[in-house]
Amino acid sequence: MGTTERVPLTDDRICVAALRLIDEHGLDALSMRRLGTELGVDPMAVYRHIPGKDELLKAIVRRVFAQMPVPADTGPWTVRVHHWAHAYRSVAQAHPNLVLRIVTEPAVVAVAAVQANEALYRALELSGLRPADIASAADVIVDFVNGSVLADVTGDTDVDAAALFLAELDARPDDDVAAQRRVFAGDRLDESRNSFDFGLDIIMAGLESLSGR
Amino acid sequence: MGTTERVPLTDDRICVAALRLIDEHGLDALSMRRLGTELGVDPMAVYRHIPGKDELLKAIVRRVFAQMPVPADTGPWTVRVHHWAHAYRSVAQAHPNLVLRIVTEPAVVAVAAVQANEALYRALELSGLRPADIASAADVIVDFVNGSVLADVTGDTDVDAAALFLAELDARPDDDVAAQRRVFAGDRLDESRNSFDFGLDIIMAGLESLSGR
DNA sequence: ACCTGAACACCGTTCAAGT
DNA sequence: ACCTGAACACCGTTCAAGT
Repeated sequence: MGTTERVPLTDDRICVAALRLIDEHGLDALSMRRLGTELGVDPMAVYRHIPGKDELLKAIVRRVFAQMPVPADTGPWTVRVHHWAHAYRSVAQAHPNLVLRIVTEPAVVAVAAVQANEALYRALELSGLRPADIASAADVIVDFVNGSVLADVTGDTDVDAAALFLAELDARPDDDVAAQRRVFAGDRLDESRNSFDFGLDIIMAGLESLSGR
Repeated sequence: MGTTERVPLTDDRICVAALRLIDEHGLDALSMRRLGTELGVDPMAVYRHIPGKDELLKAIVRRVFAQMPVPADTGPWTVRVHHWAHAYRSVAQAHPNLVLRIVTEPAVVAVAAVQANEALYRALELSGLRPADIASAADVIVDFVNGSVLADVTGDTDVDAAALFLAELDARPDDDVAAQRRVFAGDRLDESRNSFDFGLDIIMAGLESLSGR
Protein backbone atom coordinates (compact mmCIF):
# COMPACT_ATOMS: atom_id res chain seq x y z
CA MET A 1 0.00 0.00 0.00
CA GLY A 2 3.00 2.32 -0.30
CA THR A 3 2.38 4.18 -3.54
CA THR A 4 -0.96 5.29 -4.87
CA GLU A 5 -0.20 4.29 -8.49
CA ARG A 6 -2.54 1.62 -9.79
CA VAL A 7 -0.37 -0.93 -11.66
CA PRO A 8 1.43 1.89 -13.45
CA LEU A 9 2.68 -0.03 -16.50
CA THR A 10 6.42 0.11 -15.90
CA ASP A 11 9.09 -0.71 -18.48
CA ASP A 12 9.57 -3.83 -16.41
CA ARG A 13 6.02 -5.10 -16.79
CA ILE A 14 6.06 -4.30 -20.50
CA CYS A 15 9.26 -6.24 -21.14
CA VAL A 16 8.16 -9.23 -19.10
CA ALA A 17 4.84 -9.44 -20.92
CA ALA A 18 6.49 -9.01 -24.33
CA LEU A 19 9.09 -11.66 -23.59
CA ARG A 20 6.39 -14.06 -22.45
CA LEU A 21 4.56 -13.47 -25.72
CA ILE A 22 7.73 -14.23 -27.68
CA ASP A 23 8.66 -17.29 -25.64
CA GLU A 24 5.19 -18.80 -25.78
CA HIS A 25 3.97 -17.84 -29.23
CA GLY A 26 7.02 -16.90 -31.26
CA LEU A 27 8.67 -13.67 -32.34
CA ASP A 28 5.91 -12.91 -34.83
CA ALA A 29 3.31 -13.03 -32.08
CA LEU A 30 4.73 -9.88 -30.54
CA SER A 31 2.71 -6.98 -31.85
CA MET A 32 2.16 -3.69 -30.12
CA ARG A 33 -1.57 -4.26 -30.27
CA ARG A 34 -1.49 -7.74 -28.84
CA LEU A 35 0.94 -6.60 -26.16
CA GLY A 36 -1.54 -3.92 -25.14
CA THR A 37 -4.33 -6.46 -24.89
CA GLU A 38 -2.08 -8.75 -22.87
CA LEU A 39 -1.36 -5.94 -20.43
CA GLY A 40 -5.01 -4.91 -20.26
CA VAL A 41 -4.31 -1.41 -21.52
CA ASP A 42 -4.89 0.60 -24.62
CA PRO A 43 -2.61 -0.61 -27.43
CA MET A 44 -0.99 2.81 -27.57
CA ALA A 45 -0.27 3.10 -23.86
CA VAL A 46 3.05 1.30 -24.35
CA TYR A 47 4.31 4.17 -26.50
CA ARG A 48 4.26 6.29 -23.37
CA HIS A 49 7.16 4.19 -22.05
CA ILE A 50 8.99 3.00 -25.15
CA PRO A 51 9.44 4.88 -28.44
CA GLY A 52 8.55 1.96 -30.71
CA LYS A 53 8.74 -1.71 -31.41
CA ASP A 54 12.45 -1.73 -32.28
CA GLU A 55 13.37 -0.11 -28.99
CA LEU A 56 11.15 -2.57 -27.18
CA LEU A 57 13.02 -5.47 -28.73
CA LYS A 58 16.35 -3.92 -27.83
CA ALA A 59 15.24 -3.49 -24.25
CA ILE A 60 14.15 -7.13 -24.12
CA VAL A 61 17.45 -8.36 -25.52
CA ARG A 62 19.39 -6.20 -23.07
CA ARG A 63 17.38 -7.66 -20.24
CA VAL A 64 17.93 -11.23 -21.38
CA PHE A 65 21.68 -10.71 -21.70
CA ALA A 66 21.75 -9.26 -18.21
CA GLN A 67 20.47 -12.60 -16.95
CA MET A 68 23.52 -14.44 -18.22
CA PRO A 69 25.10 -16.22 -15.25
CA VAL A 70 28.70 -15.26 -14.51
CA PRO A 71 30.70 -18.45 -14.89
CA ALA A 72 32.95 -19.52 -12.03
CA ASP A 73 36.49 -18.11 -12.12
CA THR A 74 38.19 -21.40 -11.27
CA GLY A 75 40.09 -24.16 -13.05
CA PRO A 76 42.32 -24.08 -16.13
CA TRP A 77 41.50 -21.59 -18.86
CA THR A 78 40.08 -24.22 -21.20
CA VAL A 79 37.55 -25.27 -18.60
CA ARG A 80 36.65 -21.64 -17.98
CA VAL A 81 36.00 -21.11 -21.68
CA HIS A 82 33.67 -24.12 -21.64
CA HIS A 83 31.87 -22.63 -18.65
CA TRP A 84 31.54 -19.29 -20.37
CA ALA A 85 30.31 -20.80 -23.63
CA HIS A 86 27.69 -22.86 -21.81
CA ALA A 87 26.54 -19.82 -19.85
CA TYR A 88 26.19 -17.82 -23.06
CA ARG A 89 24.40 -20.70 -24.73
CA SER A 90 22.02 -21.15 -21.81
CA VAL A 91 20.87 -17.56 -22.18
CA ALA A 92 20.09 -18.06 -25.84
CA GLN A 93 18.40 -21.39 -25.30
CA ALA A 94 16.24 -19.99 -22.52
CA HIS A 95 14.57 -17.85 -25.19
CA PRO A 96 14.92 -19.70 -28.51
CA ASN A 97 12.44 -17.49 -30.32
CA LEU A 98 14.50 -14.46 -29.45
CA VAL A 99 17.90 -15.87 -30.41
CA LEU A 100 17.80 -14.48 -33.91
CA ARG A 101 17.50 -11.00 -32.49
CA ILE A 102 20.13 -11.64 -29.85
CA VAL A 103 22.64 -12.69 -32.48
CA THR A 104 21.51 -10.05 -34.92
CA GLU A 105 20.84 -6.69 -33.30
CA PRO A 106 24.28 -5.07 -33.57
CA ALA A 107 23.69 -2.14 -31.24
CA VAL A 108 22.38 -4.38 -28.49
CA VAL A 109 25.04 -7.01 -28.90
CA ALA A 110 27.82 -4.41 -28.73
CA VAL A 111 26.54 -3.22 -25.40
CA ALA A 112 25.60 -6.58 -23.95
CA ALA A 113 28.80 -8.21 -25.19
CA VAL A 114 30.93 -6.00 -22.99
CA GLN A 115 29.13 -7.40 -20.01
CA ALA A 116 28.93 -10.98 -21.24
CA ASN A 117 32.45 -11.29 -22.67
CA GLU A 118 34.44 -10.14 -19.66
CA ALA A 119 34.60 -13.66 -18.21
CA LEU A 120 35.72 -14.99 -21.59
CA TYR A 121 38.54 -12.47 -21.75
CA ARG A 122 39.58 -13.29 -18.19
CA ALA A 123 39.79 -16.96 -19.14
CA LEU A 124 41.74 -16.25 -22.32
CA GLU A 125 44.28 -14.13 -20.45
CA LEU A 126 45.39 -17.33 -18.73
CA SER A 127 46.08 -19.05 -22.05
CA GLY A 128 49.48 -17.47 -22.68
CA LEU A 129 48.34 -15.87 -25.93
CA ARG A 130 49.48 -12.38 -26.84
CA PRO A 131 46.86 -9.64 -26.33
CA ALA A 132 46.19 -9.26 -30.05
CA ASP A 133 45.65 -13.02 -30.33
CA ILE A 134 43.37 -12.98 -27.31
CA ALA A 135 41.05 -10.57 -29.09
CA SER A 136 41.06 -12.73 -32.22
CA ALA A 137 40.55 -15.87 -30.17
CA ALA A 138 37.55 -14.30 -28.44
CA ASP A 139 36.10 -13.39 -31.85
CA VAL A 140 36.50 -16.93 -33.11
CA ILE A 141 34.91 -18.44 -30.03
CA VAL A 142 32.01 -15.99 -30.04
CA ASP A 143 31.38 -16.55 -33.76
CA PHE A 144 31.44 -20.30 -33.31
CA VAL A 145 29.12 -20.20 -30.30
CA ASN A 146 26.72 -17.91 -32.16
CA GLY A 147 26.67 -20.17 -35.20
CA SER A 148 26.26 -23.26 -33.09
CA VAL A 149 23.48 -21.85 -30.96
CA LEU A 150 21.70 -20.65 -34.06
CA ALA A 151 21.90 -24.09 -35.63
CA ASP A 152 20.52 -25.63 -32.42
CA VAL A 153 17.65 -23.25 -32.16
CA THR A 154 16.48 -23.26 -35.74
CA GLY A 155 16.50 -27.06 -35.77
CA ASP A 156 13.79 -27.34 -33.12
CA THR A 157 11.16 -25.38 -34.96
CA ASP A 158 9.17 -27.44 -37.39
CA VAL A 159 10.99 -30.18 -39.27
CA ASP A 160 13.56 -32.84 -38.49
CA ALA A 161 16.60 -31.36 -40.22
CA ALA A 162 18.55 -34.64 -40.07
CA ALA A 163 15.80 -36.51 -41.89
CA LEU A 164 15.60 -33.83 -44.55
CA PHE A 165 19.35 -33.99 -44.99
CA LEU A 166 19.39 -37.76 -45.46
CA ALA A 167 16.44 -37.62 -47.85
CA GLU A 168 18.18 -35.01 -49.95
CA LEU A 169 21.37 -37.07 -49.87
CA ASP A 170 19.52 -40.10 -51.23
CA ALA A 171 17.79 -38.06 -53.92
CA ARG A 172 21.06 -36.88 -55.45
CA PRO A 173 23.16 -38.57 -58.11
CA ASP A 174 26.10 -40.43 -56.60
CA ASP A 175 28.77 -38.22 -58.11
CA ASP A 176 27.33 -35.06 -56.61
CA VAL A 177 27.51 -36.24 -53.02
CA ALA A 178 30.11 -39.02 -53.02
CA ALA A 179 32.16 -37.65 -50.14
CA GLN A 180 29.14 -37.15 -47.92
CA ARG A 181 27.93 -40.68 -48.71
CA ARG A 182 31.30 -42.06 -47.65
CA VAL A 183 31.39 -40.07 -44.41
CA PHE A 184 27.86 -41.02 -43.40
CA ALA A 185 28.12 -44.62 -44.64
CA GLY A 186 28.17 -46.52 -41.33
CA ASP A 187 26.57 -44.39 -38.66
CA ARG A 188 24.07 -42.01 -40.16
CA LEU A 189 24.22 -38.75 -38.25
CA ASP A 190 23.45 -40.52 -34.96
CA GLU A 191 26.60 -39.18 -33.35
CA SER A 192 25.84 -35.48 -33.48
CA ARG A 193 25.88 -35.80 -29.69
CA ASN A 194 28.09 -32.97 -28.62
CA SER A 195 29.33 -30.98 -31.52
CA PHE A 196 29.34 -27.92 -29.26
CA ASP A 197 31.96 -29.10 -26.77
CA PHE A 198 33.88 -30.78 -29.57
CA GLY A 199 34.08 -27.48 -31.42
CA LEU A 200 35.29 -25.63 -28.33
CA ASP A 201 37.98 -28.27 -27.78
CA ILE A 202 39.09 -28.04 -31.40
CA ILE A 203 39.35 -24.27 -31.23
CA MET A 204 41.31 -24.35 -27.99
CA ALA A 205 43.64 -27.06 -29.24
CA GLY A 206 44.28 -24.79 -32.21
CA LEU A 207 44.95 -21.82 -29.95
CA GLU A 208 47.36 -23.86 -27.87
CA SER A 209 49.30 -25.05 -30.89
CA LEU A 210 49.46 -21.40 -31.99
CA SER A 211 50.72 -20.12 -28.63
CA GLY A 212 53.34 -22.89 -28.54
CA ARG A 213 54.53 -21.85 -31.99
CA MET B 1 7.81 -14.82 -81.43
CA GLY B 2 8.01 -18.48 -80.41
CA THR B 3 5.35 -18.84 -77.76
CA THR B 4 2.15 -16.88 -77.61
CA GLU B 5 2.35 -16.26 -73.84
CA ARG B 6 2.71 -12.59 -72.99
CA VAL B 7 5.42 -12.40 -70.29
CA PRO B 8 3.84 -15.30 -68.46
CA LEU B 9 5.14 -14.55 -64.95
CA THR B 10 7.38 -17.56 -64.38
CA ASP B 11 8.78 -18.67 -61.01
CA ASP B 12 12.03 -17.33 -62.34
CA ARG B 13 10.84 -13.78 -62.90
CA ILE B 14 9.11 -13.78 -59.52
CA CYS B 15 12.22 -14.87 -57.65
CA VAL B 16 14.48 -12.42 -59.48
CA ALA B 17 12.15 -9.52 -58.76
CA ALA B 18 11.73 -10.54 -55.11
CA LEU B 19 15.47 -10.92 -54.60
CA ARG B 20 16.07 -7.53 -56.15
CA LEU B 21 13.56 -6.03 -53.75
CA ILE B 22 15.38 -7.65 -50.81
CA ASP B 23 18.85 -6.70 -51.99
CA GLU B 24 17.94 -3.11 -52.71
CA HIS B 25 15.46 -2.27 -49.98
CA GLY B 26 15.88 -4.88 -47.26
CA LEU B 27 14.06 -8.01 -46.23
CA ASP B 28 11.14 -6.04 -44.83
CA ALA B 29 10.57 -4.42 -48.22
CA LEU B 30 9.47 -7.74 -49.67
CA SER B 31 5.72 -7.87 -49.50
CA MET B 32 3.44 -9.82 -51.76
CA ARG B 33 1.67 -6.64 -52.70
CA ARG B 34 4.78 -4.67 -53.50
CA LEU B 35 6.13 -7.64 -55.43
CA GLY B 36 3.00 -7.64 -57.55
CA THR B 37 3.36 -3.93 -58.27
CA GLU B 38 7.03 -4.46 -59.14
CA LEU B 39 6.04 -7.16 -61.63
CA GLY B 40 3.20 -5.10 -63.06
CA VAL B 41 0.56 -7.66 -62.17
CA ASP B 42 -2.24 -8.05 -59.70
CA PRO B 43 -0.85 -8.59 -56.19
CA MET B 44 -2.54 -11.98 -56.06
CA ALA B 45 -1.20 -13.26 -59.38
CA VAL B 46 1.94 -14.54 -57.64
CA TYR B 47 -0.16 -17.01 -55.65
CA ARG B 48 -0.84 -18.78 -58.91
CA HIS B 49 2.83 -19.82 -58.96
CA ILE B 50 3.84 -19.98 -55.30
CA PRO B 51 1.69 -21.05 -52.34
CA GLY B 52 2.68 -18.17 -50.08
CA LYS B 53 5.37 -15.87 -48.81
CA ASP B 54 7.25 -18.54 -46.85
CA GLU B 55 7.58 -20.74 -49.91
CA LEU B 56 8.69 -17.76 -51.93
CA LEU B 57 11.50 -17.09 -49.47
CA LYS B 58 12.53 -20.73 -49.51
CA ALA B 59 12.67 -20.68 -53.30
CA ILE B 60 14.82 -17.56 -53.21
CA VAL B 61 17.23 -19.06 -50.70
CA ARG B 62 17.48 -22.27 -52.73
CA ARG B 63 18.29 -20.22 -55.79
CA VAL B 64 20.95 -18.20 -54.00
CA PHE B 65 22.62 -21.30 -52.62
CA ALA B 66 22.68 -22.80 -56.10
CA GLN B 67 24.84 -19.87 -57.17
CA MET B 68 27.60 -20.82 -54.77
CA PRO B 69 30.78 -21.33 -56.80
CA VAL B 70 32.33 -24.77 -56.54
CA PRO B 71 35.80 -24.21 -55.09
CA ALA B 72 38.78 -25.68 -56.93
CA ASP B 73 39.71 -29.25 -55.96
CA THR B 74 43.43 -28.58 -55.74
CA GLY B 75 46.08 -28.00 -53.09
CA PRO B 76 46.34 -29.26 -49.50
CA TRP B 77 43.14 -29.82 -47.55
CA THR B 78 43.62 -26.74 -45.41
CA VAL B 79 43.73 -24.53 -48.49
CA ARG B 80 40.65 -26.26 -49.88
CA VAL B 81 38.75 -25.54 -46.69
CA HIS B 82 39.72 -21.88 -46.99
CA HIS B 83 38.46 -21.90 -50.58
CA TRP B 84 35.20 -23.51 -49.56
CA ALA B 85 34.64 -21.12 -46.65
CA HIS B 86 35.25 -18.12 -48.85
CA ALA B 87 32.89 -19.46 -51.51
CA TYR B 88 30.20 -20.00 -48.89
CA ARG B 89 30.83 -16.56 -47.45
CA SER B 90 30.69 -14.90 -50.85
CA VAL B 91 27.19 -16.26 -51.41
CA ALA B 92 25.98 -14.82 -48.13
CA GLN B 93 27.69 -11.50 -48.67
CA ALA B 94 26.24 -11.16 -52.16
CA HIS B 95 22.84 -10.87 -50.48
CA PRO B 96 23.42 -9.47 -46.99
CA ASN B 97 19.75 -8.72 -46.38
CA LEU B 98 18.92 -12.36 -47.02
CA VAL B 99 21.65 -13.89 -44.85
CA LEU B 100 19.47 -14.15 -41.80
CA ARG B 101 17.09 -16.35 -43.71
CA ILE B 102 19.88 -18.35 -45.29
CA VAL B 103 21.33 -19.19 -41.91
CA THR B 104 17.94 -19.65 -40.33
CA GLU B 105 15.49 -21.51 -42.54
CA PRO B 106 16.16 -25.11 -41.46
CA ALA B 107 14.32 -26.87 -44.27
CA VAL B 108 16.11 -24.85 -46.91
CA VAL B 109 19.51 -25.14 -45.31
CA ALA B 110 19.21 -28.92 -45.01
CA VAL B 111 18.59 -29.20 -48.73
CA ALA B 112 21.03 -26.56 -49.86
CA ALA B 113 23.73 -27.76 -47.48
CA VAL B 114 23.97 -31.11 -49.24
CA GLN B 115 24.91 -29.28 -52.38
CA ALA B 116 27.14 -26.67 -50.75
CA ASN B 117 28.95 -28.94 -48.30
CA GLU B 118 30.16 -31.61 -50.69
CA ALA B 119 33.36 -29.72 -51.47
CA LEU B 120 33.98 -29.21 -47.75
CA TYR B 121 33.63 -32.95 -47.11
CA ARG B 122 35.95 -33.73 -50.01
CA ALA B 123 38.57 -31.42 -48.51
CA LEU B 124 38.18 -32.89 -45.04
CA GLU B 125 38.60 -36.44 -46.33
CA LEU B 126 42.20 -35.49 -47.12
CA SER B 127 42.87 -34.45 -43.53
CA GLY B 128 43.44 -37.92 -42.13
CA LEU B 129 40.56 -37.60 -39.65
CA ARG B 130 38.30 -40.56 -38.95
CA PRO B 131 34.86 -40.39 -40.65
CA ALA B 132 33.05 -39.56 -37.42
CA ASP B 133 35.50 -36.72 -36.77
CA ILE B 134 35.08 -35.45 -40.32
CA ALA B 135 31.36 -34.95 -39.72
CA SER B 136 32.06 -33.13 -36.46
CA ALA B 137 34.78 -31.06 -38.08
CA ALA B 138 32.39 -30.04 -40.86
CA ASP B 139 29.82 -29.01 -38.23
CA VAL B 140 32.35 -26.89 -36.39
CA ILE B 141 33.52 -25.18 -39.56
CA VAL B 142 29.99 -24.53 -40.80
CA ASP B 143 28.92 -23.16 -37.43
CA PHE B 144 31.93 -20.89 -37.28
CA VAL B 145 31.43 -19.63 -40.82
CA ASN B 146 27.75 -18.99 -40.17
CA GLY B 147 28.50 -17.08 -36.99
CA SER B 148 31.25 -15.12 -38.66
CA VAL B 149 29.22 -14.22 -41.72
CA LEU B 150 26.34 -13.18 -39.52
CA ALA B 151 28.59 -10.90 -37.49
CA ASP B 152 29.92 -9.37 -40.70
CA VAL B 153 26.55 -8.74 -42.19
CA THR B 154 24.77 -7.31 -39.16
CA GLY B 155 27.67 -4.94 -38.59
CA ASP B 156 27.09 -3.06 -41.84
CA THR B 157 23.55 -2.00 -41.15
CA ASP B 158 23.25 1.19 -39.17
CA VAL B 159 25.83 1.80 -36.46
CA ASP B 160 29.57 1.39 -36.02
CA ALA B 161 29.66 -1.59 -33.71
CA ALA B 162 33.29 -1.00 -32.75
CA ALA B 163 32.57 2.54 -31.62
CA LEU B 164 29.60 1.36 -29.58
CA PHE B 165 31.75 -1.30 -27.99
CA LEU B 166 34.48 1.14 -26.98
CA ALA B 167 31.96 3.64 -25.67
CA GLU B 168 30.33 0.98 -23.53
CA LEU B 169 33.75 -0.15 -22.32
CA ASP B 170 34.57 3.37 -21.16
CA ALA B 171 31.21 3.79 -19.49
CA ARG B 172 31.72 0.81 -17.20
CA PRO B 173 33.39 0.66 -13.80
CA ASP B 174 36.97 -0.60 -14.05
CA ASP B 175 36.37 -3.81 -12.13
CA ASP B 176 33.59 -4.95 -14.48
CA VAL B 177 35.72 -4.85 -17.61
CA ALA B 178 39.30 -5.06 -16.39
CA ALA B 179 40.33 -7.93 -18.68
CA GLN B 180 38.88 -6.27 -21.78
CA ARG B 181 40.63 -3.00 -20.89
CA ARG B 182 43.94 -4.84 -20.62
CA VAL B 183 43.47 -6.65 -23.92
CA PHE B 184 42.46 -3.52 -25.84
CA ALA B 185 44.95 -1.26 -24.06
CA GLY B 186 47.47 -0.60 -26.86
CA ASP B 187 45.76 -1.14 -30.18
CA ARG B 188 42.07 -0.47 -29.92
CA LEU B 189 40.25 -2.95 -32.16
CA ASP B 190 42.11 -1.71 -35.23
CA GLU B 191 43.45 -5.16 -35.98
CA SER B 192 40.20 -6.97 -36.60
CA ARG B 193 41.57 -7.36 -40.10
CA ASN B 194 41.04 -10.99 -40.87
CA SER B 195 39.36 -12.77 -38.02
CA PHE B 196 37.74 -15.05 -40.60
CA ASP B 197 40.91 -16.64 -41.96
CA PHE B 198 42.44 -16.63 -38.49
CA GLY B 199 39.48 -18.61 -37.18
CA LEU B 200 39.73 -21.14 -39.97
CA ASP B 201 43.44 -21.59 -39.28
CA ILE B 202 42.79 -22.05 -35.56
CA ILE B 203 40.14 -24.67 -36.19
CA MET B 204 42.32 -26.58 -38.65
CA ALA B 205 45.34 -26.43 -36.34
CA GLY B 206 43.07 -27.93 -33.69
CA LEU B 207 41.89 -30.66 -36.04
CA GLU B 208 45.47 -31.50 -36.96
CA SER B 209 46.55 -31.78 -33.35
CA LEU B 210 43.55 -34.06 -32.84
CA SER B 211 44.33 -36.31 -35.80
CA GLY B 212 47.97 -36.53 -34.67
CA ARG B 213 46.79 -37.67 -31.25
C1' DA C 1 -10.40 -22.24 -67.16
C1' DC C 2 -8.27 -18.43 -65.73
C1' DC C 3 -7.63 -14.15 -63.45
C1' DT C 4 -9.08 -10.14 -60.67
C1' DG C 5 -9.94 -7.40 -56.86
C1' DA C 6 -13.03 -6.79 -52.94
C1' DA C 7 -12.90 -8.21 -48.33
C1' DC C 8 -11.10 -10.08 -43.87
C1' DA C 9 -8.28 -9.91 -40.12
C1' DC C 10 -4.53 -8.15 -38.99
C1' DC C 11 -0.07 -4.69 -38.58
C1' DG C 12 2.97 -0.01 -36.50
C1' DT C 13 2.37 4.57 -35.62
C1' DT C 14 0.31 9.40 -35.60
C1' DC C 15 -2.46 12.67 -33.68
C1' DA C 16 -6.80 14.96 -32.67
C1' DA C 17 -10.06 14.57 -29.28
C1' DG C 18 -11.54 13.56 -24.88
C1' DT C 19 -11.22 13.34 -19.50
C1' DA D 1 -1.45 16.53 -17.65
C1' DC D 2 -2.57 12.30 -19.05
C1' DC D 3 -4.67 8.80 -21.74
C1' DT D 4 -7.70 7.03 -25.42
C1' DG D 5 -9.09 5.47 -29.71
C1' DA D 6 -10.09 6.88 -34.42
C1' DA D 7 -7.52 7.08 -38.51
C1' DC D 8 -3.71 6.27 -41.90
C1' DA D 9 -1.06 3.51 -44.60
C1' DC D 10 0.16 -0.61 -44.78
C1' DC D 11 0.26 -6.26 -44.33
C1' DG D 12 -0.81 -11.84 -46.03
C1' DT D 13 -4.36 -14.47 -47.69
C1' DT D 14 -9.19 -16.04 -48.95
C1' DC D 15 -12.74 -16.35 -52.04
C1' DA D 16 -16.72 -14.75 -54.60
C1' DA D 17 -17.35 -12.60 -58.74
C1' DG D 18 -16.19 -11.59 -63.22
C1' DT D 19 -14.34 -12.66 -68.15
